[in-house]
Amino acid sequence: MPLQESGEMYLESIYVLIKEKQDVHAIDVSEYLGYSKPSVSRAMGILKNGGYIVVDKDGHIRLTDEGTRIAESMYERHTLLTRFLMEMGVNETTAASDACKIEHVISDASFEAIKNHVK
Amino acid sequence: MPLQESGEMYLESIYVLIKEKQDVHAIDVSEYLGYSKPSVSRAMGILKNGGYIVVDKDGHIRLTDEGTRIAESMYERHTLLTRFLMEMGVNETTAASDACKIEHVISDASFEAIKNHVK
DNA sequence: TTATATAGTTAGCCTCCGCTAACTAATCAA
DNA sequence: TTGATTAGTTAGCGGAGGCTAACTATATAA
Repeated sequence: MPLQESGEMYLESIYVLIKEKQDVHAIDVSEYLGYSKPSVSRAMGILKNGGYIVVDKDGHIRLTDEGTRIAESMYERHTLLTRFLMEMGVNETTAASDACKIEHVISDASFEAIKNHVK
Repeated sequence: MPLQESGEMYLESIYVLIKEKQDVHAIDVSEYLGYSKPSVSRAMGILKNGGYIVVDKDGHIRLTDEGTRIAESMYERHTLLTRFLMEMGVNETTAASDACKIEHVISDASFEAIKNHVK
């Protein structure tokens, strides 16, 4: 089955964390998102089964190609939507928080349209 | 407790239906949203308990002041966000569908910013 | 070596919000 | 009058996705 909104969020978080420090573990995701360890543990299991991440014996999390594709897409949406809202005059905190919600529900068509506008 | 996203959706639907034909019943909401009667029945119970709607013995649904306030706010967001996306070049169907999701998650600040931009 | 801290998992609870099955109650047609 | 349609409710299922409690396993410090 397709990835849920929460799955996209987890992938994006892993992507951001990997950019910061390479060796990412479930505990890092847990702290980053403010979720409990069991919540993250289950989510990692789902992402593993879905072929979005690979976790080695040490708990080191890596994104597969498909996982990377989705994470990058979410990250691009996040940064661009944040920038767009800030250009509209919204403060950074609010812009980022709203972008984080919009990025999971907006269609490709609308995102591309906003992207063209921002450019 | 505060209203969930689905509650906002139900209120907005009731508001739209009342504008069309005044005498709105649960069955109209059911057909409008494509949800089963029991789903709507439960939702109406929650909205009644929360003081957002009043239902008379005939099943006629009316919005309270608070219900109207929220429904109007959602409706305004919906129409304005749809217009905004269409002005960006998005087709009407996609624009309306995306607006419907964004309207429930965007902050007042971001909405007002987009509103100023559209004007 | 033993005790503690850290990381991860398992089991199971809870809320939200769809759903179907099956009931009640009222209305309307044969 | 009886049978069918329509509207609404009740009971209960199921998935998504948070949570805590409690376990395991490892690594580090006394």
